[in-house]
Amino acid sequence: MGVEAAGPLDEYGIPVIPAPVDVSQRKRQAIIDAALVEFLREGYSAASMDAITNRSGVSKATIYKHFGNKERLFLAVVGGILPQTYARLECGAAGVADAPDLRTALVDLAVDWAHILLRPDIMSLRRLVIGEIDRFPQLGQLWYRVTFDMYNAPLITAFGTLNERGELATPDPALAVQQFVAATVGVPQLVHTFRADAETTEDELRRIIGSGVDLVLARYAAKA
Amino acid sequence: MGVEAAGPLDEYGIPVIPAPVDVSQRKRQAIIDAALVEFLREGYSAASMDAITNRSGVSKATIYKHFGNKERLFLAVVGGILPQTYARLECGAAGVADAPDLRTALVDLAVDWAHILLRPDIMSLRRLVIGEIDRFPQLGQLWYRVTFDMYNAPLITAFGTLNERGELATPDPALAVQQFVAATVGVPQLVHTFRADAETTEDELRRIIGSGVDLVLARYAAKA
DNA sequence: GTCTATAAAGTGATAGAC
DNA sequence: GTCTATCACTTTATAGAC
Repeated sequence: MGVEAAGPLDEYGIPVIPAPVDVSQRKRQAIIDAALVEFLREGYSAASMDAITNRSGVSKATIYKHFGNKERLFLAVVGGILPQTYARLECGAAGVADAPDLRTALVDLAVDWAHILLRPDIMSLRRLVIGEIDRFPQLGQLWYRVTFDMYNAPLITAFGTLNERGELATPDPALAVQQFVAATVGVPQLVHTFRADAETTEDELRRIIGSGVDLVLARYAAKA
Repeated sequence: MGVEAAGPLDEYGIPVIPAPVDVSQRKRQAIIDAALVEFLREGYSAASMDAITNRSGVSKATIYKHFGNKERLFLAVVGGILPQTYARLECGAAGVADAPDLRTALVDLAVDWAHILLRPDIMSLRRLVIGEIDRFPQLGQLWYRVTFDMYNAPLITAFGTLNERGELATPDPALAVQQFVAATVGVPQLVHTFRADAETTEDELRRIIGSGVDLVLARYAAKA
């Protein structure tokens, strides 16, 4: 979290911090880190600014100078972590259209997604956002947009390409991708949403996702 | 909510309430109704016992006599409403195995489910439960069990029967039903989960669900 | 069982010194 | 920008009378 790369040392072997390195930015990050932990543990309302203050190590007034109030802090923290969290695997989907074996490529892609999406911290963040959507609709839209841009959009492009080439019969690639996501990662995700302690073994995961991919391919296989 | 069936009238046409009709039970129900409204609007933590007190019309001490504390009230209210909410359509799934046209039966079933599941109040309840799962894991398990018993279980039986008859090739009916649910109602449900203001037209709903049913049937059609 | 009144602790937010 | 100290208010929960 707050660990820097090794910097230069002075003649006594003590690290030289290049400058105060914008101590303000440093504190800002400490606040964000502390707030995220508290919001995830307690939820928005039950998380107290006192607890965030203690955990961050800065004073409460500093938090208010930086973020104004609790709502803005919440939006900044959660809104900031979302793109950062999902910015991991945009790459995978693009290669699907040119993969030597489509089924293998789709299975690998979905398994990669599932590994991220089912991580306990990601599931907690997801629950937090869902639980506050009636009070923070912006977060719902942001989450939807981020996950869509990161996951669905590149795959829609790929399905569209495969359709044009005649390798798939997906005249409505957007719907096909929604179904693909629902039938693969959506299945274990639903279980983990309601059971935080649920564990899905790697074998079980591959079985579910493999079957989901077969479902999609059986329907949209190009009729040669 | 609190409307009784018409009772007997006295000689002046004024309704005779048979007895104090357990005034305590009446107040208990008033508390539950008020608490549900507040919990749905504010979430668990932000909902105040004062607000529930005012809305219910009874005193705060009465609430504590009945439910002990806020946590128990929450569990009683949400845990009580869950089975009650979903006790609507167990019937539909049983008829699937003997329907004259399987596709039509599945589409109608899924559309019926979607009409319930996408209702704004049900979606809000679902978000409330999801948001509090890290603090009330019992609710997650209860929700999962209730929805499973009400929706999936009868359909698993039906898929099993169809498999034995050779009308479907579903050696793993449980997985097939999970995929059916995910590919039909799961698709619009995901959208509505993150966007409370989303609206899905009846036409759009039938198109999505129809396509989802085709997905399942294409994969599990009996290979004659 | 039900009420009024209140206790005891915690809440978000800010004033003013530095 | 950051801190200490504090405000004004709300919170859950409970005594004690009836």
